Amino acid sequence: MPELPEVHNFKKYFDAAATGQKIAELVVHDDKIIRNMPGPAFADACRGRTIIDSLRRGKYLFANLDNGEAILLHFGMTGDLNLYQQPEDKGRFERFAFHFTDGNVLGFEDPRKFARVLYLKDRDAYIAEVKLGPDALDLRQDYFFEKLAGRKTTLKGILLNQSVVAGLGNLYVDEICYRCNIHPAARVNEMSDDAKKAVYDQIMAVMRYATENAPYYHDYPENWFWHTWRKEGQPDPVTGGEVKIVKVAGRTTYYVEGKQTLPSATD
DNA sequence: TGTGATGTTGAATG
DNA sequence: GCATTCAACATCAC
Repeated sequence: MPELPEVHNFKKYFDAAATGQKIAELVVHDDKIIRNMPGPAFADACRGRTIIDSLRRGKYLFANLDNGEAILLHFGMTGDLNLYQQPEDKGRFERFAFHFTDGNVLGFEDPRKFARVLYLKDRDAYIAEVKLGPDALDLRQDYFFEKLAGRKTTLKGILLNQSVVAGLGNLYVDEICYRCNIHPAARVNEMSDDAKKAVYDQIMAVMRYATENAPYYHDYPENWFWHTWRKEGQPDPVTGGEVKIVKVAGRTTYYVEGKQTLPSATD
């Protein structure tokens, strides 16, 4: 589920629950989501370590350990955290859990098992290896323009590409395109500089708003595109255009007919 | 009951 | 080698 703003909230939750905590034991129920070692090896690596702090970049959350190594938590589509003390509060979909020396337990839950958890000797080397782009909140306009130059893919495709900018997901990309009045399937190489600038500005505005104000996908203002009225055939409150559903970059995409146009349609 | 889902990856293709 | 597309991953909820 989580996109950048949601992982931002996971970081806050994780920091409150885990900063300064020593791992007495790491209990693995299902090691499917632990991607670079078997469950017992992961538990051995974590046991006795203290969590110093965390770093979020895009949708990736790194827990930094007292030995200079790190644990990557990527929440996939359905990952979640759950702090508890009583065993009966363990979540149904807990896949593994940090058991801290003070008795608190931080469970990592993930019904769909799309999450990715790795034990990393070298966090920065991993970031370089997967070519993770800059966090959306740190995105600079000149860098953004450079990354778009020469690309022929769709606007949606490039915004979802985590090596271009880290943190945007399906829903926020639709929101950004809606606000810019650009069709998500617009080809990047056909977009004007003004259009790219508008996209850049809305990335920043949406991400800033979302991280500063929003607890989760619910609870957004009514005028957010995907929040309450994003349904096929719904009229846009501003333009009256109809909401359409299409596939772009392999993902279900919502846009408003007439309001959001392709560059070629206006040139 | 079938269908689709807020994400990423790696193979296949151009 | 690079850019791009797409099936696969596993399970739940509607």
